[in-house]
Amino acid sequence: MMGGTASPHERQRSFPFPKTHRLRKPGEFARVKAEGRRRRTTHFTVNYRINGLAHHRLGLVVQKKFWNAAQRNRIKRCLRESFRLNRHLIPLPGKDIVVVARPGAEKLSCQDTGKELLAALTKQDGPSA
RNA sequence: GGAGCAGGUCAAAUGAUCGCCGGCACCGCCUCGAACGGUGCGGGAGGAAAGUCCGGGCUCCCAAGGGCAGGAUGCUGGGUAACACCCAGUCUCGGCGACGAGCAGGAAAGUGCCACAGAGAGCAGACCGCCCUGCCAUUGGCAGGGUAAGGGUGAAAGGGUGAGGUAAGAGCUCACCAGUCCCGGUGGUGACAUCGGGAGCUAGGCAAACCCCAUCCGGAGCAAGACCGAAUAGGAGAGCGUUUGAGGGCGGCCCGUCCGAGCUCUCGGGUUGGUUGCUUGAUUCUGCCGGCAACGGCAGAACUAGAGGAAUGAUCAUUGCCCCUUCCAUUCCCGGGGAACGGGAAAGGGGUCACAGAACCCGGCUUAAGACCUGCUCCAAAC
RNA sequence: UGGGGGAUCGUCCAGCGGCAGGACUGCAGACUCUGGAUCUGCCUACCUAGGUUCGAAUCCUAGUCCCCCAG
Repeated sequence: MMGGTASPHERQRSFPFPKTHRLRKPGEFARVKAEGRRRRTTHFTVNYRINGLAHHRLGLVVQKKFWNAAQRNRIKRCLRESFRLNRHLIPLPGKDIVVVARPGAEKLSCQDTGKELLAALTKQDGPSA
């Protein structure tokens, strides 16, 4: 539904997602978990923390316990794609965001994933600010 | 048509837009290079990538020596770098059949086990029965002995049938059959098959029990290993030792051999980065030749993922395929004389398929799970 | 990714080819005015599927799940 209603101007924009916009070290994950805030949706747990940079960074946690390798890859791709397309809609300041998938997430389509994620990330700024 | 057996192929396709990973070329930045940013070109998961069950390559352990221990394999011949794999056969078993399965050496080398039941379960064995003798006695009982034909037990009771024989019986004797061993012939490289002769009359099962025999195996694993850099410290305490040798290579042990001045434990502290190994290889495809086949040889062509919190995706459109809807109403085709009805197509909606994601690389095995094609078998029907 | 270990009543363990046992728990009964403690009895299990064997928790093969170690 989001792709269908998107304007031609928005469609033609590029949404790059380079390596610098990802969390890659164990320490970074640990810091977000320790110092950040947490918000829960039906299929994900979202931890976030202001990082002092001009952009947001994304980290994904998909446990081996609930899915096999193919399902884990699909969930991570959906989450990454949702973040890439909706990154400009998440309000600044720049944050480190860690998304933890919960059981049931493998049944979600990528469009629904994006909706759920964006709702969680825009809503959280209201009460806190 | 139904049920089944064997083999093979595929793993939706095309285009557009936005992204990801690495390669090459160019440009920018910069003293140069690296890094970073940008542009262009051409790549980017599997048949099982999986489980990690075997076998190799590769790397390090100086070299990988001898013996013991340990492990693996186990019909025959071949293939291979190697294998527990594959191919072709033999034997046994299963199936009406196509066909499939088999850890398929040795039980007369030795040891062990065979619960319960049963008289007896391993140089067999008398509970009932049968027979003989003696004693008491008149249908019978007791004692001693003989007997494996019958009953009964058991998963299994030491060949089968018939005749002779006997007190009753017994391979005790004989004939036939089955099986064992020995010798010889024929076919086959061989497992083995088949034929003839002889011996002797029984020799149970379990080796996925210990074991014996034959063959093979050094250990660890890319988190192997190599290089660069950073940080802390060149700490404190205890023990052993310096050529009469601690400790190590050595991995379970011994022999042998080599290195050899430090080694081990505790406390305290630091780093927990980058490059490389990393993809051209027992590689793939095509053709010819050898071979029943697995496979091998020769020639030509091709380059086909290299990530690292971990790359292949998302959206849209079209086609193909599949599923659902059609209560009322609409169109076409087929079956039907027509109607009812049934089937198919159009139309509309949805899905993009099942199993599943490379982590040093190959060869297998096993497990997971779709679709299609070819050949064959059995049954049913029709001709 | 590689290397190793395990699975037995509700829980923790034993069992090495022939009846599956112990402790705690649970239930019932006895004792007691009642409860606790004690005593007696009962309930309940071999991870799954094939194979070897007369017979498998045990031996062999394949699978499932869980745990540990290595940067």
